[in-house]
Amino acid sequence: MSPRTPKQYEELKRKKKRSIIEAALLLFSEEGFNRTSMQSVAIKANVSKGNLYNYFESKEGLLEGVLSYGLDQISEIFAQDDTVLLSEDDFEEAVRANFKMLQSNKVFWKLYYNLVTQPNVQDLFSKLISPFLEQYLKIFETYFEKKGDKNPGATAMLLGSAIDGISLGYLIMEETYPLEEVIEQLVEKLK
Amino acid sequence: MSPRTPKQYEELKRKKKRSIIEAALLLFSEEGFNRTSMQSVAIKANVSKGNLYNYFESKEGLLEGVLSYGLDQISEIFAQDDTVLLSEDDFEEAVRANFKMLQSNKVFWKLYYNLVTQPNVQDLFSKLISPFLEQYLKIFETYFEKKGDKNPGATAMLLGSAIDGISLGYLIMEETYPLEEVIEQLVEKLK
Amino acid sequence: MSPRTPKQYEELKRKKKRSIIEAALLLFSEEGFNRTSMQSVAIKANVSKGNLYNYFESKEGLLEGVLSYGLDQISEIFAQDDTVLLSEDDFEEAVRANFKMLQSNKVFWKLYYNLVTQPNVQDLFSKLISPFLEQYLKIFETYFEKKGDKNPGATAMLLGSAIDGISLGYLIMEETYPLEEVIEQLVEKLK
Amino acid sequence: MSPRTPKQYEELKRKKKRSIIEAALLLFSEEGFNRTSMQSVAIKANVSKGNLYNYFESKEGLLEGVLSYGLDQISEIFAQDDTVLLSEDDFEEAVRANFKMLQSNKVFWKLYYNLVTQPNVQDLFSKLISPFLEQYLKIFETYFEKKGDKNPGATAMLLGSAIDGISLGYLIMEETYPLEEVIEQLVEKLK
DNA sequence: TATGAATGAGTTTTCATTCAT
DNA sequence: GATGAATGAAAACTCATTCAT
Repeated sequence: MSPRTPKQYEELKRKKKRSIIEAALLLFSEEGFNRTSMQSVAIKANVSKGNLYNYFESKEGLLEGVLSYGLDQISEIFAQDDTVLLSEDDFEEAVRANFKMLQSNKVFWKLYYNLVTQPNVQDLFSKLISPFLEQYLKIFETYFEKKGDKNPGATAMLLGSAIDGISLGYLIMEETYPLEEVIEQLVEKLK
Repeated sequence: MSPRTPKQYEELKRKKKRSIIEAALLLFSEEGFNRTSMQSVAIKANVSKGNLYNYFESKEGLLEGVLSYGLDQISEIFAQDDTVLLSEDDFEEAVRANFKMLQSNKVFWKLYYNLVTQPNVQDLFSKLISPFLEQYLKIFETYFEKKGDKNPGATAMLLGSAIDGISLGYLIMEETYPLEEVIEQLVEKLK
Repeated sequence: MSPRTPKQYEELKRKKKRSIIEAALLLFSEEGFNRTSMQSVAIKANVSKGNLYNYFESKEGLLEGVLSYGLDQISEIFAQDDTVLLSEDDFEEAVRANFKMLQSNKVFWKLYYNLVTQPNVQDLFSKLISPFLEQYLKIFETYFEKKGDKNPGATAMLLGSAIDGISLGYLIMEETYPLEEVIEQLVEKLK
Repeated sequence: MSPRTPKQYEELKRKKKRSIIEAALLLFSEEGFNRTSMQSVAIKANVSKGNLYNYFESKEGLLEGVLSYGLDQISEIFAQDDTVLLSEDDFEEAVRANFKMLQSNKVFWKLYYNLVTQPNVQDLFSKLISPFLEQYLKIFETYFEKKGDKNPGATAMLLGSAIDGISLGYLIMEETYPLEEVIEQLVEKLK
């Protein structure tokens, strides 16, 4: 009865889905979403164009898959951060952890900053990513509040934006950007 | 018949070029460069599609024109800033001036941040804009140096990146972003 | 393990074939042959896409199967009609029987009229259905001949075409079409 | 100032539009709407694939154009028919005129009967063509009413449907169909 | 026999760019 | 310069059919 493979199919399918996502992430990140054709994704993923559509129902669907995949990876790391920050050391560590994540997921973050500014994708985008950002801001707001900051909300936002700006600079300039030193200053000024 | 045109032609041509650029800037900024068709630029600029190519040799050329135009406008404002910053008040004023500029040229800056992350346009881009940024950084570096900062280069970079991040956030979230308060904090922490 | 299957296999196969045909008939009729995908047939018939091809060698083959199936059902009813029509009552009854059949096999007849006008399927089509029509016409021709009609062949053709036209109208307009009244008139004028 | 051609453009465009429509009508009629590719229309019309879209915004738009074109031609002929039918001779003439039209516009009517049974196009279709049919039916209803027919509405519908059926048969069987004789009978029985 | 992943040709449509006028 | 029709390459997507299992 069983056609050779019962539900190892599932496993295979997931693996292929992942490999497609990885190919797409690379291309979307390096070439931009709009400039990447499904064709080129197919080639990079060693899959036929048509078969792509057995895994993702559209190019947008693929993008969504790519983003979820990236966010999943990040959220694993973030999960621990739910604990409240108290000491300045915790703060520094959290900020540094953030940039570690940036460095080890460059491709994803390139795509992120690429998309965040694209008018038409923004919707899909915010829905996936907003929750993260808000949680993130909350944690820092609490920290600044405990430190007696006059306007902890604004300071948290400043921190978030600074992190964004630094990340952006680093992703664009690559090794030319003095990441370590800038982080050093960031921590020192906001700690 | 009338020998009307010594350099009025030049004038006319420049005006039309400008109106094309303004149409393109708006569309590129709102819809994204890739998603904007030459057709729609032509319509918005009240020019025929074919005629566009008498003014710009390609879509990329048009983009280049748009960027130069935007940078020109900005540089006019910046020109005065060449003066050295000495006091903290000068510093604060310079930072605030920066965001004034952001607010009065939203469309351009949207396009800017949209493009800065697009791999393929980066080259064209950096060449046009790098000089500005470097001059900008220099000024702040000098300021921080005079203030006795340990690593004035890095701090200037931090400031630049923070400005980038804040700008980005403001452009994306529009009125939801607490711009004033964040600037307040930025100035206070880095002054 | 159990040696269960001498010709129960045959039986099973036939049943599955039939269920595929019924699914296809429904879809072809409602969506049109071209717009119906093998995929959707497979789903509706609770069969895998690949397996479809164990029963029918191609989409056209499936269509052929659908048509044969439909004609078989009809021919069972028609079989009795071979008897000669003599009285006007027989005539009326025959005509009414025809429309009964139409009403109880709407899906099939929708497909029929849909296909009959499709150039590329016509060939396959005529071969299957011509015999029926000719027999049908013959019967009525005989009837009109016996009634002393000047041109019984043409009148039989008129009747056949009228039936076609009425059927078509009824299938398109569904309940809006005054079927009963039109039949009434048809019988009265041609009886 | 004027770019060589003021509004002869309009004229040229109309001509080309017509030639595209004629190519499409032929293909849609012979191959069926779904089985005809825009590519093949382009080739037949001696136009590039892309250029097609300067004249019609989509394949459906092209179909709409084709239908309007056909209906326009027919309506010119029909226009006269608005006059009331009084005599039996008028009636006969009207019926015969109808089939004249059929014979001189075979391609269009093939397409018509092809589409009328296609579920998905029906909407677009009925909107364009319903008015005609209703006017048509009205005229005959009046005729039958004046003749003292018991159910003039139904008889008019019978006539309409018979005409449909005959047309269908004629279009499918072409020269094999005894059109003249059948018309003869039709007129005789319903007059 | 049964499954569903895989293929690849084909479809509609878009769009930067060219060109005759 | 100005027009807008024309081109053709490329894009996203579909689907009948095949094939490894």
